[in-house]
Amino acid sequence: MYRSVNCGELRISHLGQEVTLSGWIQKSRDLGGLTFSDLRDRYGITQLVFNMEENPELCTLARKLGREFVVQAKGIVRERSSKNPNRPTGDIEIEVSEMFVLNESKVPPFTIEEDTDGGDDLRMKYRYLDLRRSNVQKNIIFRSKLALETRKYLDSQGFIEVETPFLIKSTPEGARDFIVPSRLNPGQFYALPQSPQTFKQILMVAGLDKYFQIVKCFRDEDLRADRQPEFTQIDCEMSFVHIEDILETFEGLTKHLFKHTLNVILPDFPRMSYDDAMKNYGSDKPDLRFGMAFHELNDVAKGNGFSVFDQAELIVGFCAEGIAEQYSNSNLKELTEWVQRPQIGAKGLVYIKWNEDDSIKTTIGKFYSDDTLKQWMISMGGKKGDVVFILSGELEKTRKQLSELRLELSKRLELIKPGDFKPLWVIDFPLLEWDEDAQRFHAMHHPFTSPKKEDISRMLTGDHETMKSLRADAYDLVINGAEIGGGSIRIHDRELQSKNFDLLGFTKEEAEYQFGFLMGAFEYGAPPHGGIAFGFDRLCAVMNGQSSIRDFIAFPKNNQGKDMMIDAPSLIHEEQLQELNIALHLKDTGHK
RNA sequence: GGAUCGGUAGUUCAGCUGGUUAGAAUGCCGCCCUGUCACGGCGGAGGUCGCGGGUUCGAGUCCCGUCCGGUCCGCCA
Repeated sequence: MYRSVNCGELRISHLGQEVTLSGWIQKSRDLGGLTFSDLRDRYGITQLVFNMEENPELCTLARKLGREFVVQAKGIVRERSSKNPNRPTGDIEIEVSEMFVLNESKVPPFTIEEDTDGGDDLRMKYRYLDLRRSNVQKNIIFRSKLALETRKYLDSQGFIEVETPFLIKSTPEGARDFIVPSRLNPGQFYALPQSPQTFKQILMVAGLDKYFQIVKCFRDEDLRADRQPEFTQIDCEMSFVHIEDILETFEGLTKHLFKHTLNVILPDFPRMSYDDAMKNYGSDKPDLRFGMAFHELNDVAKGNGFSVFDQAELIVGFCAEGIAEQYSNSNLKELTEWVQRPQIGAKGLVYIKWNEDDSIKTTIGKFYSDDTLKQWMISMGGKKGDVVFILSGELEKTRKQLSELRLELSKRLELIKPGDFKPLWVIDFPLLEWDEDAQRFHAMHHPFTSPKKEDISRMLTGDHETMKSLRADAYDLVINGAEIGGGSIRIHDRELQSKNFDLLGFTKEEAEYQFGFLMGAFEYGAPPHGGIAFGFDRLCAVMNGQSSIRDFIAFPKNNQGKDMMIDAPSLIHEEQLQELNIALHLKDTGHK
C-alpha cells in the first residue's frame, strides 16, 4: 500500500494515528538535529519530521532528499509544537518511522511553487512539472468541474451528448482548415472540423431534438493569448425553438455554471442590439463592468469652424468621471500619444477637462466657448471634476479607436473590480457583411444563419443596399468584454439556404458540392432549429478573471502553434509522404 | 502578411551616452545548526551575453542579417 491518506487531509483530529503517505518532496529544511520535509501531492502538503537523535539512519536519508523526489513515508500523526496557520495541515506533522524513496528526480529547471520563477517557454517544455504546481492544477480541476456541471445541467434539460466526426470535408469558407490526407483515397483529404455545425443541424433533422457536445474544434489561423488552434466548445442545438427559448436555456446554463463552480449568483442578463453596442461602446462585445458609454456629438460639434470635426463622419466621446484632479497635462499628453500609436491609429485626441474650480482645460478652446463645452459635458452625463475624451473621423474606425481608449482607460484607472461579472446578450446581428477587398458578402455569423422573419422577404427581393441592412436571428453571449458564446436560429428551408449561398457568392454547383448533403436533408422534413456554441476554454479563463486560456488547457500550443513539449508539428518520414502520394514544394524560408 | 517588446549564470533579471576581471537574487554543491515552514550562518561552483557578420583601438552595449519567444493588428464563416 503506497498510501493510506493523502497529503491534504490530516488534521488535529487524526493525532496518534499511524498513516502512510506518498508524494513529492516540495522542500526540506535541515536544522542539524532535526529535518523537516514537505511532502506534496494534488491534495496538499504535509510536513514530515525526522529526529537525528531518535532515528539517525532515517534522518540521514531525509537530509539527502532532493526536490521532487518521490517518497513514501509511514509514521504517527503528531501535534506540532509550533503550528503553521498558512496550511490546512499546519497543526500536525508526521513523525516518520519508515521511508522509501520511490523515485529520484533531477533538479527541476524552475521552482514547483504557486508563483514559479519559470518563463512560459520552459513551463511549456516541461509541462509535466508545470502541471505539478497547485494553481495550474486548480485551473485544470476547475475545468473538469465546469464540464461536469455543464453535463449535469444539459442532461437535466433533456439534452443528449452525441459525438460527431473529426475527419470531415474541407470548406473554403471561414477559417482555414487543418487538412488530413487519406491514404486509402490517394490525392484526397479530410479536414478537421472548425465546428460540428452541419452535423448538429443534421441531428436536428434526424429528430434528436436537443443535442450537445463538449468538443474539440480546429482552426488553422494565427494565435493569440485567447486563441488556440485546437480549442473546446460546448456545442448545442435545439429543435422547435425561437430565439427566446435558446437565450433562456443557455442563460440558465451560464447561471448554473457560475452558481455551482464559483458560488456566484448572476442576475438576469441584459440584452443589447448589435447596433446599440456599436453605437454606445464601439464594440460588439462591450465590457459592462464600467461605464464610459459613448455619446455622439455630430449635431452640436459641427459648423463652428473646427475643420477636423466638420470633415468627420463621426464625432464621438465618453466621459470619465472624477478624474480631472488626478489627470494632469502630462497624463493627457501620454494618452494622446497612446491613441496615436500605429496599433490604434487615431490622428489626435480631443479632451475637455472640467476642473473643480469650474475652469475648463481643453484642446478645442479656440472653437468653442467654455459654456458650450460644459453644455456638451452635461449632455454626456458629465459634471465638474470629469474629463471628456473625443475622437472623430471615419465612423467604424473612430468607434473602434474610442473603444480601445475606453478599455485602456479602465485599466489605467483600475475601474475593474476582481470577481465582478457582467454578462450580456448581444442580439440582432447583421446577416451579411460587405467585404470591400473581395467585393462580396460574407456571412457575419455563418452561412446557415437565418435572417429575422421580418427580413426574409427583403432578402429574397432586395437590392445590394437592402442586403446590408438585413438582420439575423443571431446572438452572442458576452461576459466582461469577452465573447463567450455565439449562435443563431438556422435556416431550415432548402430554398432559403440556397438563396443565402447565392448571396454569399457561391455558384449553384459549389453550394451543392460543399453543402448538398445539408440542403438534401432539409428536403426531408427539417424542423425549425437553432443553437449556440460556448468557447469552453475562454469561459474557464473569464470565470477565473484571466485573459489567457493557456493555463486552462493541460497541453496548450504556443504562438506559433507548436507544442513545445512533444515538439510538434514536425517533419515526417519520406516513406510516409510516399504512402500518401504527397510531394512537398517548400518555399525557401531559411528554416532547417 | 505587418507592428512591437524581449533573448546575459539552472532560473528570474540588472548591466547608463561603447571602456579593467560581466553582477544581484534565487536555485545548486559543501560544512555548521533540535522547532523550521521564504529557516538561519559560513564557504563554493556556475557565463560561447541566442547565432552570424559589420563599425571601432575596444562591443553584452551601436549597425545589418538571422533564429527563438511574448504581445498586438490583419486573420479567426
